[in-house]
Amino acid sequence: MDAAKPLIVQSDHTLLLDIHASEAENARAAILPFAELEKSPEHIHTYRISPLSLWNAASAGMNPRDVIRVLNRYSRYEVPESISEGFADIMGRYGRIRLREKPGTEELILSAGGEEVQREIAAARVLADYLTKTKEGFCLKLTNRGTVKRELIKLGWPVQDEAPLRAGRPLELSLRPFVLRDYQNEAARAFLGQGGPGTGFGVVVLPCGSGKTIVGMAVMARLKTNTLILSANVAAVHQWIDELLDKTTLSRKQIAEYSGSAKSVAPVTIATYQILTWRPGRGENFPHFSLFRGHPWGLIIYDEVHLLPAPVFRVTAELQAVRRLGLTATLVREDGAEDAVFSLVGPKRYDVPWKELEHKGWIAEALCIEVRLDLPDSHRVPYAVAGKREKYRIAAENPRKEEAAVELIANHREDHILVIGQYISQLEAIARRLQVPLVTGKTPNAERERIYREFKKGELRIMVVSKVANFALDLPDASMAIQISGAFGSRQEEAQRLGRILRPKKNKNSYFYTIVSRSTVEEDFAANRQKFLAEQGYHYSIQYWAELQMDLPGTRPGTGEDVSAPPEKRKAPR
DNA sequence: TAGCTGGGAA
DNA sequence: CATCATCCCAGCTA
Repeated sequence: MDAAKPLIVQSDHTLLLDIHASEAENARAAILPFAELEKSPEHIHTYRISPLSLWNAASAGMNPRDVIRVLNRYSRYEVPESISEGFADIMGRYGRIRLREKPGTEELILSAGGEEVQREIAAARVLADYLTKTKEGFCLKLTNRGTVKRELIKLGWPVQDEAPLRAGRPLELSLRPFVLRDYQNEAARAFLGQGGPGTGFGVVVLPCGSGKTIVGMAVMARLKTNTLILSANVAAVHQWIDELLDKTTLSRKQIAEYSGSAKSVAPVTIATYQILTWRPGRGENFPHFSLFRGHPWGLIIYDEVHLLPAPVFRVTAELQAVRRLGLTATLVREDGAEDAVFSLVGPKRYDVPWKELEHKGWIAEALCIEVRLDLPDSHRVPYAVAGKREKYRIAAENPRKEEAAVELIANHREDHILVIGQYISQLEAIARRLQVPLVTGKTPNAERERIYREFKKGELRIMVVSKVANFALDLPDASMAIQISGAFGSRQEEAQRLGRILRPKKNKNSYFYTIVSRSTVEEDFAANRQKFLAEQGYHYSIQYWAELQMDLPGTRPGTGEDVSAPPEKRKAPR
């Protein structure tokens, strides 16, 4: 045993990472390609190696020996023998089943290496409708390509799809000269591969604010083909249009918006997910799916691919011959549909730890602090007797959070601050108290834009925002966020909100405070939310409000002295 | 034809 | 584990 090593490898495919060990950061980066973070309390983080995480690694070219080598390198104890057999079995499944074209026909050949695999596939009922046995393996119709892949991954067999992709109608475009960051270039290259079979589809994972749209444009400029871009909301649609006009040689006429208010189609068309999922009544008829089928697209870009709704999976299953680029900051879906993304859009082709971009100065360094405070005495009994659903609300709306937020703000006179929360009534109260504007979903667009503009210009330093903060692209950047309540443990939400303060600032950190009620369910939900960020190497320091208050000069009510010194000097020890 | 409002969806 | 936000369409006014 070597006590300095950070990793404990267990035979149930979990990895325990001691984050205080000297090599912990290196180990985290090394295991990230093949493991997912499961729990991230203060001292030991738990990662899990799943079939999907191993297939993603395999598709990126790793083999079981590479995985074992990393584990041996960082493991404190001897790595259990049994584990390597498991990895070999699972990773060995990637590439065993291949999909290729059957020249001159409307069909594809599915070949499976090994007698027992062939028998397993032949015996699978869900596949019986799509596959016919031939001497080379199985035969399937082109239109069932996606469905078959999706069913096979559910059975534990990822398919290596090498059938050719359509070129799409050509479109002349290139990037205007500007500096493509190295990781954006690498991401585009990783996605395109050598251009041979089995490349040109998959997912690129990059943090919020790191320029994912630029990766999309770089790919477009390489492929030079008609492109359909799908986005989560209309603000994102407009952002794409602006960026395309700014950074590519495309003219306004070559770009179209396909949404509720404008339904036009051009060589580059940007649509919302929602318009595609719209249908009259409850039938199976999705009128806007014709946008997919009726145009010779050579590339479909799925922006925020983690939000891709179920009906769009279905139409994506039909379009497996079109190049598909998924862009996201996090592949995790709380609904567990990650395998559908893997089989229908494609495997993860590129990701880079947020911390690495931080070191290179592309995103701001952020200090994350979880502030815990007690419920007031008057709320303790109601909390104790409340049902589960009320408990969360009582904890989230702890009135003492207002005090805490006010004092944190008093201690950060230089920062531009977003106060973010979940419940409108709570936000109204705190906005009133701070005498600052509140932006919610109800705020009319004109007013929203006015407030954002003032904030951007610096005329307004503090702003209270509701869940609009999770999506709104036009929300200006800040250097500090105070989260006073959040959804029930959504990792996605946490990532989006942190993204708001990651634009680099000169010689200055950003601060991300999360305020939770001590000894309540809120602590558990907060822990789940933070998982994703911990996976990216962010460290939350936990502080108890009473101590923090005594620690921070200038936060004592009514004094107002010495608020200039940055609080990180007095941070609790790690 | 544009702009607003309300209901419905996922 | 309920709330909030989003977007769509239809229907209304001017």
